[in-house]
Amino acid sequence: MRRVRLRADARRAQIVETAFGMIAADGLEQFRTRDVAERVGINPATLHHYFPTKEDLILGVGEHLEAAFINARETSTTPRRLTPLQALRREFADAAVVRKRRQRWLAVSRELATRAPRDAAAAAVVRRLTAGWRASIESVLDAGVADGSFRADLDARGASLVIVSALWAANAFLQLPDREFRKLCRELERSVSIR
Amino acid sequence: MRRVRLRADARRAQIVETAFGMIAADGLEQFRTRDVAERVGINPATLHHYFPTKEDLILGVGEHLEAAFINARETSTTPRRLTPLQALRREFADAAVVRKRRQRWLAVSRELATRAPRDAAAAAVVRRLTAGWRASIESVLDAGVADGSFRADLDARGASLVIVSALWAANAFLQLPDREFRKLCRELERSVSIR
Amino acid sequence: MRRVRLRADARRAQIVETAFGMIAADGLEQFRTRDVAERVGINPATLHHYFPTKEDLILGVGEHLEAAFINARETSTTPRRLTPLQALRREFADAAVVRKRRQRWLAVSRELATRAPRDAAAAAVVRRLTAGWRASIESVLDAGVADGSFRADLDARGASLVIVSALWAANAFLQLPDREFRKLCRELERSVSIR
Amino acid sequence: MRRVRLRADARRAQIVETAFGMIAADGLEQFRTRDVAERVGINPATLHHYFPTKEDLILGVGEHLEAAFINARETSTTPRRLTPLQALRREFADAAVVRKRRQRWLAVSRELATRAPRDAAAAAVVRRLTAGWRASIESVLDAGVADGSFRADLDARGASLVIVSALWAANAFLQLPDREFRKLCRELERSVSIR
DNA sequence: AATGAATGAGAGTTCATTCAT
DNA sequence: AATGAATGAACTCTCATTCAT
Repeated sequence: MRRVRLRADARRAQIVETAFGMIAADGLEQFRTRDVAERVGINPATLHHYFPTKEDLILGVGEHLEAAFINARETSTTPRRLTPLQALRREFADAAVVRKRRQRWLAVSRELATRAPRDAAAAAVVRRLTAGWRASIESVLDAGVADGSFRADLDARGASLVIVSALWAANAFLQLPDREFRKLCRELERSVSIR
Repeated sequence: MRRVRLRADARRAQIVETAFGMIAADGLEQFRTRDVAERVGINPATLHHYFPTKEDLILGVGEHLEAAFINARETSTTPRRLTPLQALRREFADAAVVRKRRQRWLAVSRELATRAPRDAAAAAVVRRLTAGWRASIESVLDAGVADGSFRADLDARGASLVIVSALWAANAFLQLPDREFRKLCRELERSVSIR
Repeated sequence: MRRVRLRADARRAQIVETAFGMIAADGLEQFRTRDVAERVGINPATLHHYFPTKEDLILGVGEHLEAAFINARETSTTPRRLTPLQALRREFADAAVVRKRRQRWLAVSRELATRAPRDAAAAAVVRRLTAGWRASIESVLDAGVADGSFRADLDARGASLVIVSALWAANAFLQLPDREFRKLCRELERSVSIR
Repeated sequence: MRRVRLRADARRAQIVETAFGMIAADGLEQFRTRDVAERVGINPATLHHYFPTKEDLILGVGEHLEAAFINARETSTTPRRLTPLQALRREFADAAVVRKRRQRWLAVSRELATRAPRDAAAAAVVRRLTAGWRASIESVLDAGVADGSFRADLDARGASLVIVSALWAANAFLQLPDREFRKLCRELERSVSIR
């Protein structure tokens, strides 16, 4: 095999991204380090140079997932002021975008969530991911209750749980058709609105 | 190993239940047919006699899961009439019971849901499970809208999606503390109620 | 590969003997389970069926070595009475035979002895081997001291140690030419004799 | 890793001594060049700069062992005249010192002796080591026979073989308790003495 | 109905070594 | 003199599955 040298961080990133794609496509159950090495075009031993164990590589993929979501959230947030309702709709729109264009993120998060009960590192990734998302929604709901655009009796913490759980299950675990997904979002919106 | 002869269907059931427990405990990623055989007390070759492939056995576990949920629902339904609100609360109570006493069911359903994108049979099980649950909730919501105990603008289909998604995610994928789970249920109830 | 079925104990014995020969020939450092499997004509997986780990196989080889020495000693012992001097000479003759015809035994015992400090099982084999040998020589020396054929001031325990150590080192670790080995034996004999 | 530049011969010596210690501690079977490099604090590639192959490094360790024994012998030899019996007792005392304080030397010599049948260089080291030791003892015995302090019928060559073999086996291969070792030495002394 | 013996394919991992810099 | 990146070849061990009995 021709020897191609890369800087260590470039190689690491390349490996993680390849592994990410393979877990998204075929799941952790079918995930083989040799396949990663082959697709990257390196020797299995080289892969072990960067990730001493398979666990380490999966952990790297988890961190990659987290970074991807965080990055998307940051670049998505617009500078101008949004009303609480606009902000909530924006959350739904973001979820719709992820659903349509980031199926790989959803697939990997599903795999990690399934592994979580047996893998503290995976559990931590999932926890941080959902906690961040939930906090963001909660503050939108709080603002909406404060300015009267949402129901006065809304429990922001409970509702943020409802929204995150429902969106996540719908996107990552149920194979909902688009129409149903939109229905779900609309009903979520109504459920927090004043009547 | 003491050789114990069982009638074929009894043996099959024993194998499926054992496999069910092992998948619930350690996940499909760690699921090994030889471990099942060992715990059942039979030779791996004998297991293949009943389930020619590992896939077949997993399918059997899926059917077992489905039967368990259906059976629970049937035996749970009380004969006397319930108001829509009472029926909804009953659904929440059922979910809480499953959450507390049937963690194994939840674990297996999580495993199968993760496998669903790559396994049509698993996908079918998950689909039937959620569809049945959702239909049951939808009819409760419909009745509640009809008799005025729930919001007039409630979309029963969308709301049933919200409720099923949220409850399932909360129970099977997020490791929510009890307090948060109750919060979620209360908010779900408020979200469909008249104000 | 054609499937050849053997009874389990026959297969086990075949594997152990093959492994024994390979350790004797190339040492533990070069000892590979797959080479054993290949030479036996079975799949590596079949080997693991009999010896779950390499350690287990090495242990089996150690037991085989012990059995070989014990068996040789038993079949060698003649029924008729020997004088102490004759018995001692018989020990030297036995050692010479092992040296000439059982180089494999010596090679394996050398390998195990080298492994002993890091492997309790190997240490135990070596200990039993030398202890049995030494006890046998000690009783010969005791008898010789008692009947006056050996030096009166002979310490049978010390001398048995000398004899076993010297013979073993000479046979297993030093590559002594035959002439030197005979010299060593003659001097050992003189060293216990009366003058 | 702090990069520390050393003069080439100092670095070589450092590598050899480290390797020596590791072989003594864990045996050749567990000996890994990368472990040596790590402990020395250099890159594996740098180690190869000094010792192109693992064999070369082991050879270097062999030479180190030889030098150590030779050096000990030279510094141990006292200038004043000793009687043959005193000189022999001095040999036993030296062996006892090595046994107590130089277990590492013994361990390495055991490893090399085991490797000898398959490694000419190791065999040569062992041969020179034992030959030198034996020659030294032989000359003591010769002197003792000549001046009448040892048995007249003593074969100095045979007896030196007995002494070297016994001491070496006792020290390097059998895990003798101190008491037994002293017994062995006393019996060796009696076996050459006049009665 | 059940089994013991056997297998093929491949898993993750190890390790001495190479080579451009 | 020294290194980081990379490799090839091999290692022990695993596991679903087969098949003659």
